[in-house]
Amino acid sequence: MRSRSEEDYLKAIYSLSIKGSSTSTNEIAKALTMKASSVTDMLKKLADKKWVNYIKYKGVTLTKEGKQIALQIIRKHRLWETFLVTNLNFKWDEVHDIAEQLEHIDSIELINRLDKHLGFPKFDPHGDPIPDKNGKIQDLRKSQPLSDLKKGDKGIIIGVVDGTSIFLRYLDNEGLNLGTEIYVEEIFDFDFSYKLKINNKFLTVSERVSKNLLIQF
Amino acid sequence: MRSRSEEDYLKAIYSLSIKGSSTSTNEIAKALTMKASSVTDMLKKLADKKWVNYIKYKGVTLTKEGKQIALQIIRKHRLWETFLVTNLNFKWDEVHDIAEQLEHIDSIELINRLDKHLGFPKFDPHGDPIPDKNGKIQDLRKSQPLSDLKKGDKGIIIGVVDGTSIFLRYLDNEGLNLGTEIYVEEIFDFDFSYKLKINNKFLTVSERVSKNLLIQF
DNA sequence: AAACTAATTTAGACTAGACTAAAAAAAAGT
DNA sequence: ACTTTTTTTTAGTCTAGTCTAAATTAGTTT
Repeated sequence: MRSRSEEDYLKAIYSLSIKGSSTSTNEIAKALTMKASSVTDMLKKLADKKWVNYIKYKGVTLTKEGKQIALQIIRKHRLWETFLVTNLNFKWDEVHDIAEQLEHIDSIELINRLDKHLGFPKFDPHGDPIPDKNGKIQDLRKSQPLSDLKKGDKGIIIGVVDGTSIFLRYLDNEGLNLGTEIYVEEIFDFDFSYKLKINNKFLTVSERVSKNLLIQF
Repeated sequence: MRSRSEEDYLKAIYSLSIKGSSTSTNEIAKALTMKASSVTDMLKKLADKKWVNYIKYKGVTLTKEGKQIALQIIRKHRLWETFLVTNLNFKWDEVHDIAEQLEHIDSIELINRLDKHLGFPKFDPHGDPIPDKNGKIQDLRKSQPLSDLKKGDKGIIIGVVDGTSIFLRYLDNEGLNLGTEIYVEEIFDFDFSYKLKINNKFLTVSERVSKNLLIQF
């Protein structure tokens, strides 16, 4: 059996390993708001259980089994988020903390039935892909941050980089929902803000926002 | 904040206090499959938090606050069981262990929305009443075990005393569902088994079963 | 009421998972 | 290549929640 703590570590290592396959003690500590020494301790335990490849001072990667576990936790997290938004009418900025708890509920049968109940969704409310029961993520869509677009480009909002509540509420407020089509009317060189055209209305967003919005291409 | 362990204790004390307002260290230990010494430790902690009235060697009762907490956990447990059966098509004998986990999810908003989503049910799949958001149980139905009925009596099955899987599966098998109307055709003195008439068919159940089936009166 | 038995508590030990402070290794700067 | 800084690990401590074994209290029997 796995403890909640172990699951949190595996998930964090998975997320941090996305770009560049190895991650470091300090990065994990930062992600979990813990001290580096605590992380070292846990990495040894996870290595004993063959869920990570860990070499002192050299960073850590997930084993095949560790990755599978991480993917199943992410699957649970995203399915529960979907449930909360589509069935219980939560807003997309309200669901993270609750899903953070629900993702640790231990029942494969439960999660598969939830998946079926929701109609086997492929994406969660934030546009993130949901792994299937085998841990496969089949996201054929390619995306880039809005900040990579040039004047005159257009695209559809399909996700966010940073899913914190404040940012999501801002997006709601400005009408920047998933699926919204945007057109880059202008980029202002002095602060790299973007003037967008959305449904024939204009809206200017900061550089910060442009880096957090994912656009399909 | 409350730990999972603390919640388990409060729930156990609540259940054991139903008949006779005080319960004992040993009873709690048995209910939670723990050692009496562990229970003593925890009772002190719960008393410090003012959730129980505890006097050494004299047994324990819940305070008003402790009782409210216990009722909220039971509310969560029963609402989740209802969700699992009515929305995810679990059988009534499959939901207990999962609900045992879900009952500890900490979000009042979540549980109130779940309640609404389910249409504010008053009873769970086992016929047990669901406390409302204020902890009120308004179960106006009176029930007695089948074993209290006499020859010629009739009534409706509205609950079970012991909700273990094996017993529930037996009931399913024999067609003894909640809401089923039964008529006591005969009681056999030699083993106190009950011959019932259900939808014009006859079925004999053991004394054990007769003590576990609750009949409305 | 003394003696026995059962229930309960105390005392001390263990584990998981966190921490702090100090030591060691790696990386970066000169 | 040597020194300094940063990162990581080690060593030792703490807390929550469990345990065993021994001691104490309560309840029961004679």
